[in-house]
Amino acid sequence: MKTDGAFDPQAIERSLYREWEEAGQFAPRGNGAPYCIAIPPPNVTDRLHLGHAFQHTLMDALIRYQRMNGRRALWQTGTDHAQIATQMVVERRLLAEGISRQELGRDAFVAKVWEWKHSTGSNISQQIRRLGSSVDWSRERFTMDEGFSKAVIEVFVRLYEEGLIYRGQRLVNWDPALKTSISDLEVENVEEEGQLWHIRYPLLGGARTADGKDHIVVATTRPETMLGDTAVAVHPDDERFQTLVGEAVELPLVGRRLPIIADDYVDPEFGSGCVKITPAHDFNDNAVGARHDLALVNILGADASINANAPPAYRGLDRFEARQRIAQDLTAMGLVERVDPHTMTVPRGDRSGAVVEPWLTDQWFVKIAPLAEPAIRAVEDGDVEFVPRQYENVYFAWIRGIQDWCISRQQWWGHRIPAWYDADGGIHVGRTEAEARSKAGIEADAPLRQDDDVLDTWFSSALWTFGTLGWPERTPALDEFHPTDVLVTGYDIIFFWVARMIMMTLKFTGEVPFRKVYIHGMVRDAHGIKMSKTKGNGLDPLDIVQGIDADALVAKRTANMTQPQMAAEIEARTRREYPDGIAAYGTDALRFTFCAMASRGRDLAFDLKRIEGYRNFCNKLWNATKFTLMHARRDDAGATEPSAADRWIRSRLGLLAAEAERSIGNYRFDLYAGAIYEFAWHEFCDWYVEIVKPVLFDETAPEAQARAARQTLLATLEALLRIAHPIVPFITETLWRAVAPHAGEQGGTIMRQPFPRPDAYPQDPEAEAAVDWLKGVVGAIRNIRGEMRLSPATEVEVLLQGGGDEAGARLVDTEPLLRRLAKVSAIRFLGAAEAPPPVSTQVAGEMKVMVPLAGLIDAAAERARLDREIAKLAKDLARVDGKLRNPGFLANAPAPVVAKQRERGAALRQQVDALERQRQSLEEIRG
RNA sequence: GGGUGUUUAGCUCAGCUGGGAGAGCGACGGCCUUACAAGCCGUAGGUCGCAGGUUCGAUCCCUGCAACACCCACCA
Repeated sequence: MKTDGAFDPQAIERSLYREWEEAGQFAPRGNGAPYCIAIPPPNVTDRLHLGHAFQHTLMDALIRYQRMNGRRALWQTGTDHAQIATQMVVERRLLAEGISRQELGRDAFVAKVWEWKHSTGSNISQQIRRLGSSVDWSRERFTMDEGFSKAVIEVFVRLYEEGLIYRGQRLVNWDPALKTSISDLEVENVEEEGQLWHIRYPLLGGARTADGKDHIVVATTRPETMLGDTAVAVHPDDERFQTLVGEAVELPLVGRRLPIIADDYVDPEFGSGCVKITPAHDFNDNAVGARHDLALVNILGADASINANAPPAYRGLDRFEARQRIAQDLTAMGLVERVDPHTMTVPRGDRSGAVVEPWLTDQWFVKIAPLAEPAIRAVEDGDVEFVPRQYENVYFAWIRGIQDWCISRQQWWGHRIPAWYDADGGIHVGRTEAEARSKAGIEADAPLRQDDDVLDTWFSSALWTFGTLGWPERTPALDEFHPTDVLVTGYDIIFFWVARMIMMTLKFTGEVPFRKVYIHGMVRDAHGIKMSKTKGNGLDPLDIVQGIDADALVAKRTANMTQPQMAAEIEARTRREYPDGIAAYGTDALRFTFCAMASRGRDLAFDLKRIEGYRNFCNKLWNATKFTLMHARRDDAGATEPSAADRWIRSRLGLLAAEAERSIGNYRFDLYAGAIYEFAWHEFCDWYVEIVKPVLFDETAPEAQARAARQTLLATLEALLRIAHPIVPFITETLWRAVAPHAGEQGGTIMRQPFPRPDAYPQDPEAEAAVDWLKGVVGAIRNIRGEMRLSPATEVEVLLQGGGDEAGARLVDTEPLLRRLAKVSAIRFLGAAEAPPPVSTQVAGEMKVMVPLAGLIDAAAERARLDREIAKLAKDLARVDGKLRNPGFLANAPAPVVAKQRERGAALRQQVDALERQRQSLEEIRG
């Protein structure tokens, strides 16, 4: 390490990572107990965002901690083929070159995707490296690599053989933009303003409504679907329509005869109380249709245009165009009673944004209830635990009402469904076409056609924990590392991924995929707003690590915009918020920030002010190390005479180690980071280093004392670096290599050093009391100085009074320290009865700390200061006294609590008395 | 419609089994004190969302309400 200048992350991070990776430091080693985390595989299309950086920081901290504890730690890494997302990206790129997927053809298109994957797929891996993530690259997997695909096919075939996968014609969510089915989870329900049309359907056969009308009125938000109506429904108990049940209406525009049926599904309070039933285009209507044996009339094509089952006038029209046309035609015919504005939830595809249609198609489904049941039990029984706990309720609520899962997608990129059709439409499922043939006894020359569809990407991700470890082979890695220890992921994919992993893994391995699920929040911008391209408030983690100037940042945020009109506003805001761009804070500072902000699964507002503070913290570590090394000596053997401060900092180090261990165990990364920050800055640097300076700089100090200080400095820093390493790996490695040889540690890497154990640093109450006393006195003097605006250059004289028996001895021990820490020229005790000269007073514990005023300050200011101080203390005292006068408190509160209040009351009273006497004497003097 | 979470200093958030309201950043005042101005010393600032209740005692437990956020759901 270079010992001049400030901490410069750029100078250390890249080369260290390369060195670790080349030395194979990330692979599991030794013979400790295994520990495993499976990475949530990023999509190959992804660029690293702050969410990844956050998640990886937490996982890396866990892995590094366990590795230091001697566990055989494996962080299994890899990427996901991200079926739809990837296909869309590549399609869009090809379209930009004027090539459509259709003209390319399936095989050529898939080849293009692979090509693209190979050329850019490692971007994300490089970015992960930049974060310091200690994943085992030698085991990197891809969900479409050969071995993993084998697992996918195996699972499909076995589920099919068990009857848990079936093919069926059902209403599914159809994305007309992508022309594929999608699962329930991939549909986002968005609230939008629409209209509710009240349409008259003429009654047939001379029937009349109760109030004599010759038509009934149905209410709908989607008039175009009337072309597929096959009934009209009312509630069975609705008296208005009792006589009409069993009668019929004529469907306007189409002329079809629709029966009027009675069904509980209808809400008599809503709309007109009459519902048109369209079994082919609405999930509810479909259920009603099934109950009443209604025909299904499908009026939409794959692109959601009106098809040939509709009257010629509307064929070929887009559904929204058809809606307008039909509304016009009905109005012209006098069949529209009225149109109301109406707020409704519109289903949209999460990838395309298109309005999704319930559409009747042949699809593959997983019969999920039998898989869900053990997955529910696993969480109920605590075999899988969610952290924080409340996410278990989210999980239960979803999985207990789970519906069959549509797993087929009408797309090209992905795992192709291992099913083949013979000339008669018979279905044959097998691991290979040959297996499918041989199982069914089909001749080699008989034509078989493989199903065109691919699997939902989450079908394969569900197998991630065991598929990456070699399943269906029974590999040593699978034996050793499965189940994994913890899954670290966001709440947004509990259903998509976490639940499905639990189901599939239990089914195929008989084990849970992980014992714990740590759910973290989402990273938002400094104001708590979700980051998005369109808002232009996104931050790239690499820009924070490496820095970026304002122009480049603006360019980045305004490039390839879907709403170019926003560009000017985004530019203005960006330049206002980042007039100088973003400084290169380095990976360690970013990681420390994430840990410090990771509390209890809450979303976090990412503010660069925070990272600046933690970059400064890294610099503090850097400088503390510089200081420590300045004083380090080779072969510093010999007698030592540790001071109270030496013993104190060791005692505090023990508390830090205990706090670190407890916090990591509870996944409280914020408390862990906070404890390190507090110890390193406010105990080690602010106090210990300052206390130790006199003995280190004093040539005449006893060698045994100086040596004790030098060694404690080194040993404490060395242990601190180990405790901090899981969060800030680069700087700690760099500093540790410089420090360790002096602390008797030889060579190697901090990655493989043991994490400090609390019991190696026992508590030392006596040393703690001594240093507390010192801190109290120094604090009192500094306070007087600050309040009285004394220049730090002027030395002051200090008088002490009271404070009990040990005070005298403590003064003897610490006088040189006091002189230095508080710039004191002389310090002495006053007898109990001795009246002080005019002074400024503070109370430290039971002792008065006084600085004579003469010529330094004015008495009026001191009186004002004392009044404030007295008021503050008196307020506390009044509250304590109130408690102590309360018989209920004395009778009911536990004895230790009462004793504590008494003690506190006495101390406060003493302090108030002392200050009041002081106030009085100042009054007499009059300044 | 159901559910969950949040509401604490100007901002972002801690506050673990009820018993003296904290941190970081920001603000204000003073300092280039030989590890560090990315620093040091000090100060100010809070009816702990509102209203009840339980308790000797409530930021913490219970009930209700409000605001915000998110999740789920088939009201055409």
